[in-house]
Amino acid sequence: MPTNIYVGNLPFSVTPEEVRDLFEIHGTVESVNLITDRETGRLRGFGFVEMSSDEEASAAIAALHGSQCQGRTLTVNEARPRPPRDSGGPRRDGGGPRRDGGQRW
DNA sequence: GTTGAGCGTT
Repeated sequence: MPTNIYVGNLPFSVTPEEVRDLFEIHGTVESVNLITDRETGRLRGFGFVEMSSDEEASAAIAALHGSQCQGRTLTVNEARPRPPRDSGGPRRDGGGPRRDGGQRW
């Protein structure tokens, strides 16, 4: 599992290719994922970059953290752990969605 | 046609 890196303070006109290129300079970039608002679809200004190893991730963080990209100071840190989802697992039948017997109020 | 602190969806 590659190391997850958090990239913040990104300009709204940045592209995943630029981020990947910036990180590829310091190591192997497994994947670049820029977070966009699910409601509007616009860039939220931050994203996540997965690197092949922790040392490469640390090198990229130390190198890109504090640097400027298109006039914005980049914030690069290790990504926080995220709570897992119950996707793919066997859906337990807990009786299904219980309905309130016609209780409108 | 818009914006600016932050840690994410398939």
